[in-house]
Amino acid sequence: MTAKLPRSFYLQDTVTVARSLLGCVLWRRIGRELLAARLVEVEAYLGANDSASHARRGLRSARNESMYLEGGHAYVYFTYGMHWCLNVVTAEGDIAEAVLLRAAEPLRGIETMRERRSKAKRDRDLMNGPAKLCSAMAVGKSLDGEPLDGNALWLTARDQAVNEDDIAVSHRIGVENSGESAHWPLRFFIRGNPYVSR
DNA sequence: TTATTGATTGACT
DNA sequence: GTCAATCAATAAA
Repeated sequence: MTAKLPRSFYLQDTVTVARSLLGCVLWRRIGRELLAARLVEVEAYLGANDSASHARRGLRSARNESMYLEGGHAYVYFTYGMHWCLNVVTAEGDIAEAVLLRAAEPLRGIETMRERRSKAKRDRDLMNGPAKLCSAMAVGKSLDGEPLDGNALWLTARDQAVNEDDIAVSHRIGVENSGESAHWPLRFFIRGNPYVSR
């Protein structure tokens, strides 16, 4: 059993956390059921100065309140009237930085994930998108603001090495109309991995 | 007060 | 490739 990532991991620079999360394993416990997936695609959101962030210009509401928690908590938000997305909060309290978990490779509990994601035709379609990842792992409002070293949701270190050269970088997805930060290189994914969203 | 817009997905042409 | 679903936060009036 691999140890849960310590709180100090999430207090590093947000881009460092984002890159370091690639290859790490996300765990979800629901009763006796244990699900796991290897992260293959993430995006960094850099708080008040990031025009694509929910916390742009210091915006703060009930919805994004957990973005302002200290690093090591979950920020789960509802979007498009029907989807949930999961972020790993970074930085100290009151600094709204976070990493959006966009795609993962299912490792454990795949049959259960298939039940939750009945529209997925292949295993690679189970978690190749931020809302798909949440659907597969039953992540919703109940986990918003929860610590990431708890009993329902946590992360462990890479189960296999990831070379820096294998980390590809691009602009973030779905933020084309969000102003000057739209082109910032804050999406990180494992080059060539079949489980990335695109 | 009303209108617009999503950190998306899946169905359809 | 286009587009509807569906609702909350924000922007506009």
